[in-house]
Amino acid sequence: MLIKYDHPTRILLALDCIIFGFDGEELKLLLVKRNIEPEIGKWSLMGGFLNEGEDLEVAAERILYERTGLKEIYFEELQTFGKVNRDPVERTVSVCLFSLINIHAHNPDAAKAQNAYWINLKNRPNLIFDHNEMVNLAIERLRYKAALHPIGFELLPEKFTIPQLQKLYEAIYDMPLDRRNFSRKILSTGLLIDTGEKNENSITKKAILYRLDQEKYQKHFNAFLNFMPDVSLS
Amino acid sequence: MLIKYDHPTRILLALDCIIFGFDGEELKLLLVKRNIEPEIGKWSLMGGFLNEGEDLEVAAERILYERTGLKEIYFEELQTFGKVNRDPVERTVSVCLFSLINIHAHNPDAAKAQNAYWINLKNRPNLIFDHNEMVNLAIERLRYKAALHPIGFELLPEKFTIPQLQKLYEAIYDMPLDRRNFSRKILSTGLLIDTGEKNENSITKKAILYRLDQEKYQKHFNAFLNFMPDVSLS
DNA sequence: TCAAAAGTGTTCTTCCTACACCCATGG
DNA sequence: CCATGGGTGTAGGAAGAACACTTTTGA
Repeated sequence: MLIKYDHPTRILLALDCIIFGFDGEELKLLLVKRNIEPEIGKWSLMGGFLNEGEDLEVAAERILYERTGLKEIYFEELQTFGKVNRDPVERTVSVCLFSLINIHAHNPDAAKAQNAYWINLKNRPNLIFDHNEMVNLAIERLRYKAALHPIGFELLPEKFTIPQLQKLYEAIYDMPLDRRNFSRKILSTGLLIDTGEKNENSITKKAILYRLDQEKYQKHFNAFLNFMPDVSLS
Repeated sequence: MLIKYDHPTRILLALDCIIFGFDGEELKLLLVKRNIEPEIGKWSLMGGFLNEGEDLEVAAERILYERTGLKEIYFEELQTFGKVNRDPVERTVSVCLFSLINIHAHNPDAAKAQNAYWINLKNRPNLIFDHNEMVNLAIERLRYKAALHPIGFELLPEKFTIPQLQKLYEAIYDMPLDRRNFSRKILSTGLLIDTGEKNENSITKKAILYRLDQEKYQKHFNAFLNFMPDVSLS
């Protein structure tokens, strides 16, 4: 590459990750209490910079791996944020990632080493830069996608019960759902396989543990499944 | 800004625009036959670079305006493309825009001055770099969004008939639709206002000209309206 | 045996789909 | 008066919403 484009602006490119988890009761975000400048001591999303000679998508996978210790997790691009002064240190354009992980597969020691914590979505602290805006957009996206696509499973352990799944949806939309209709709707997708096991943790009646039919999941991912009744999204 | 981030990589940031139009029969793309290097003589999307001191969104609006002569047109971010060698001249990350315009509001002289042409989507030429990939993704997005949101109107003139709208949807999904059901579905949204006028161009019975209820359009934009029967997207 | 959670069935209503007839226009 | 395209109505079926009872379990 000898000749370059005759344009003066070259910019630092960051990737910021919105990482959702679900503990069985509440939606959570993996946030970091910064021990580096700028904004030391404040809360922010986890992120990193795009490297020389690194594909953007590879960088996304690398950073998510560095931050969670997990590979092959669900993520998609949320949006690219590029306000001039969004980062006071220098101009930085941030490709923002939207990611869902099984909170129990995540190593809590690795998180501590990075000063990262799972924070309840509902009482999250104020974040630096434009990270609040990113999180708000991510919540919107989560609500949007989960209503139409079987995306919620990404937040659950491999084996899960229908009541767990329902609690997840109730947390996402912050509304109660009818057990009977929810159960029927989910089962009618044919995406769940009865493992034959029961949830031994339960105090009362043990619920059936299901796992996802991976093949059908891939195939039907883009079908509109209408998981939610009457969702009209802000 | 005295101290910068201790990271070596600063990158050129491009914006590439996928601009859809509809001539009443076919979906079209605004493409440019390049008269500059690299890849002179080949077809590409229209684009530009992000400037120093310019917000990303402002750059998007600027470039769309430079390329179409139109302001306040519908656009959204499609995706950011960042493969290392996607541009042979130098590493360039491209924020790809997805835009819908009223083809008749577009100035054909301005287009010619830029060597730009409206090309039928179905027999579009091969494009440079990763632009084919961008277009394919944009078609997918168009089909996705138009099935759920009242986005199609952006491609039509201010006043339009229901048969025109139906032809648009048939072009987007490349499938015939039932006139009666389509009409009922569209009218039931309450988004159309009867202008009292009729389409004088028609040879036979003159169709009613409608216009969009802008207020309802804004308010209901994010409601899922289920415009399409049985759409399961790729 | 009781409380708490899980599983399942039915009815009503709504919405979607398939389909046919009539009207307006210009040649 | 006829061919072409536009407007509208209806009956049947599928899916969603509202709702209640039974089962399992451990205390």
